[in-house]
Parts: sequence; structure tokens; C-alpha cells
Amino acid sequence: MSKDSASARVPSDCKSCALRPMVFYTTGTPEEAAGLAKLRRGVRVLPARATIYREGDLATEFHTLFDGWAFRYKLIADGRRQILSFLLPGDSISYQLMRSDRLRFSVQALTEVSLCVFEREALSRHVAERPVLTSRLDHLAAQEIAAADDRLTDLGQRSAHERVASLILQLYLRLQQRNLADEDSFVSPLRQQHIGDALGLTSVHVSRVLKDLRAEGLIGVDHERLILRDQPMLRKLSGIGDRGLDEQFH
Amino acid sequence: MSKDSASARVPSDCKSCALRPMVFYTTGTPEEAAGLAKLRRGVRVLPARATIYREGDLATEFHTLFDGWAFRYKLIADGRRQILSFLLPGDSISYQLMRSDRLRFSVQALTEVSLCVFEREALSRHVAERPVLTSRLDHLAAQEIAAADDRLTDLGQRSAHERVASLILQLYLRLQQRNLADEDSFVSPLRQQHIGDALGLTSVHVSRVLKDLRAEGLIGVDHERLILRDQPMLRKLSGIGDRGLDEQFH
DNA sequence: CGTCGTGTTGAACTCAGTCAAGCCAGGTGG
DNA sequence: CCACCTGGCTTGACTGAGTTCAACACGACG
Repeated sequence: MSKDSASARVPSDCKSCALRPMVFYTTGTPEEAAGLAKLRRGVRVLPARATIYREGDLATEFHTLFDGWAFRYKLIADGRRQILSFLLPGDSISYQLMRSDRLRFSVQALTEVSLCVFEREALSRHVAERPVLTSRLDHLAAQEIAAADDRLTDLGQRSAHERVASLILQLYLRLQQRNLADEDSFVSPLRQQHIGDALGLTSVHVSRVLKDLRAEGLIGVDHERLILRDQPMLRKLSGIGDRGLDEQFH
Repeated sequence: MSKDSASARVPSDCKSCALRPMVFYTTGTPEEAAGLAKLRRGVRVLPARATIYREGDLATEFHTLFDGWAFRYKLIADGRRQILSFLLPGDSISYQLMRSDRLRFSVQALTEVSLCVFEREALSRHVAERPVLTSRLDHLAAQEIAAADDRLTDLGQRSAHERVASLILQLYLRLQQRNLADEDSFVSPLRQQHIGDALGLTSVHVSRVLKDLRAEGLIGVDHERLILRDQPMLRKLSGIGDRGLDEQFH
């Protein structure tokens, strides 16, 4: 897993792609997948920290994250950074590119990543011609809005402890959906700075909060592995369960 | 303007509706508007503070806010409230109802409101059959995500003063688009509690921040009227202008 | 072996929250 | 017409969550 190893997995063909159920632009039938493969311009592997997209740039390509982690973010005048969301395998950059050729945020790789590359216009036409895909796209857009509302509520109303618990739990649940989580833990490339920038906290404070959560037996940290030691308590702390993520992830 | 007066305006017919350019479900041609009018089930007037929609309820109707203000919000377990956005004349509740029959937030009237009521399924079909409208809907959904990202950045990275300036400026710009703002001021039904719940602040602190902004000559407050006394400075404070709302509002 | 990136810890500080009292305008009822 | 209530705003004193600054620890890497 070190930097120089060819660690990033690369998809062979769309038909056997394990992520097929996650991505929006195929109905999931093998025939569809075959047609889809023709639209794919290729695969691109980028190192950790690479800028995948810069806010405002003209985008002629559409990317799906096949392997690795990335994040969407905005910079404001004095250099402060807000991380809008973390992107996991199967996520796209971004549905909005089906309608617009510019985005109002940037995207950076957290780990080495491999991306499936499509020609934006061609894929957009492909989807527009298929009502099933269009409606799937709409569904994902609605989910994205709902997720944004949830995060807004986190930042506006919840304490640092609640936010950190919420983020860890959400990442775990999303990874679990993708079969990328273990029994009660997952490997995360996030630095405390990333967690802070996502939650509106300083990395120093994130360190203290994680310490507290460890002390209270809610989580464990082993190198890059995050262990959820007390999921019920984490759910309670993060306010998930009142109305769960269950709905958010159809 | 008192409680008992019949203050809420009510639309006569869709053809002459001044809001036509704002709403998504018509192309704007008079013929379209005539057909659209047939889908309209009627008009409903509700008093201030009325609950227009409650999180999770089954929605058979789709509403467009014709007159008055409302807001979208979420409640969390211990009673804290996050206001997700303010709804102004021409806004819908909500695009998401074109795809789903339940929403994950509630909506409440801030003033007396009048709503155009549509049958959800019928309108959804109407829109689905017209590619122009579908793409318009997508565009609005994308705008909504972009707006959510902006607000996330506000809550995560900006100080109380910056957030309040940002909210005031954004409301002003949105009202201006609808010809509901005066030269450099607008009338707002917001209580400081609403501003606080939208920005993740207490109403007490909002009061202090507004006092500071008044003292610095950035804004003026006269009864329910908010006056933008120094727009350039407000823009600078709120970080709008680095990349403006210009784009956000096509 | 030194450097770099990351995390941890302590001490001082500050922005925003809490609690509580008082104020003011408008509306109600005697 | 005045007395009283009510909801919203203001202000002060105090508290506290989270920040800032700085030093140090530790492992990975060259």
C-alpha cells in the first residue's frame, strides 16, 4: 500500500464492474453495460493530493471514482477551506456535469485514485435518451440535496462531539453499502485536518474530540483504521436513528 | 397589513402570472400557461405560522408560493431547529416532490401566504412529457445543490458577522430578482430567532451582531425594513463577489 | 540521522451561548 | 382612555466550547 506500489485497482470492463449497481448511468443489465463501455473514453490513475477538478474550469469529461477516496471542497478568500463531501468508490464527479459544463467547487484526491473517464456530452445524451437513467439521475440529485440538508443541520445545530460521531458513522454506513467496510471498522485516509475542514472545526479540536470518544469507548483508532466500538451510542450521539440514513440510501 | 385584513394576494390566472418566469413548470409561452392552468387544483391562503408541510407526511399536492414568505426546516431530537432555507414568492415546495411523495423537512409560513395548488402526479407527468421543463427542473435542482454548498461553507467557515451579512445580502438579491425589493432595502418578516436558526446562532447573539452592523453603518433597521447602507462592504464581509451569486441565479 | 507530516498536549484567549432583567410597541380588555 | 399583557428586542454579567499559539512526540522516508 505504499506510495510507489501500483495499488490503485483498475476496472477491466463495465460488464463485470462491481460498482454497477452504484453508478447512475447504466440500468445494470449486461447489454446496457456493453453499450456503456463504448462511451468510456478510458481510465485514469492519479496520485493522492492530485487536483481532479478546479472550481470554474470548463469540463469536457465526466468522471466516476472507481477506486480510492476524494473530496469536494470550496476555498474562500482568506484561504479557509470547506470540505463539502467525501467521495467514495462509485461516486461521480458530479451529476451536475450532466447539465452544466462548470462546477462551483473543486475536487481533490485523498488517496491514489482511478477514474473512469467519459465524454461529458456523449454521456449526457446517452442518459437523456433513456428515461430510466434520467429518473435515476434525478433520484440521486434529490439524495444529494437531502444529504446537504443533513449536513447543514449538523453544522448549524450540533456540537463538535456530535458532528465527529456523525461523520464517522456516515462514512461507515456508506462504505458498508459498497462492501468496503469490515465488521465494525474501516480504513480511512482522512487526516484530522480533513475532518476539521468538513465539520467546521480546527484539527487541534478534532484531535481532542477523538481522544474523548476513544476514552468513552465509542471508537477506536489503530493507524488508519477507525473502529466503531459502540454503534448504538454513536447513533444516539449523532442523531441518526431519529430518522435514519436508511432513507437517505434508498 | 394587520392580521384580519385580506392582505394576501391571490393569482387570477396563470397566463398573466407575474411569477411565470420564476416557476419551473411552464415554458413561459401563453399557450403553455393556458394548459397549465388546467392542472391547477386551486389556490389556498394560510395564516402566518401555519404548517404547510410536515416532515415525512405523504404529499399528494405540489405547492408554489405565490405570495408571502415561508421556510424549510428540520427539528432534531432535543427540539433544536435548523432552518434550511427561506422561501420567497415564486419558489416551490419542492422540486423534490416531482420524484418523491415524501420530504425530509417541514415547511412553515412566516407571513400569511397564498399557494397555488397542483395535483402532484398530474404535474409530474406534465413535466416529464416536456423535455424543456425537465431540463429546467434539473437546472433548478442543480442550483439548489449549489446553494446548499454555499450555505454549508457559510456555517462551517464564516463568523457570525459574516453569516448575518451574507444572509441579508442574499435575501436582498433574491427579492430584487422578483421585483420585491426597493432601491436599497426590503421588508422582512423574519424574527431574530429565525435568523439565528438559519445561521446556527442564538437570537441573543443575532441581536448583538445586528447592533454591530448598524453601528458600523453597513445596515439600517426600521421596523420590519432592512436597509443595505453599504452594499460593497456587505459583499466583502459575506464573501460574495469572489465568485458571486451572479452565477447562482443563472 | 535529519526532516517532514501528522497528531498530541497545555495555556491563554475569544467568540458565541446562557441566564436573567428590563424595555418597547401593539393589541386587548376593563 | 388607561392598564395590562404579550412577543420580540436589548443589554449585562457570566460561562463555556472551540481557537490559537507553541512545544513536543512519533513514525515514515530519504
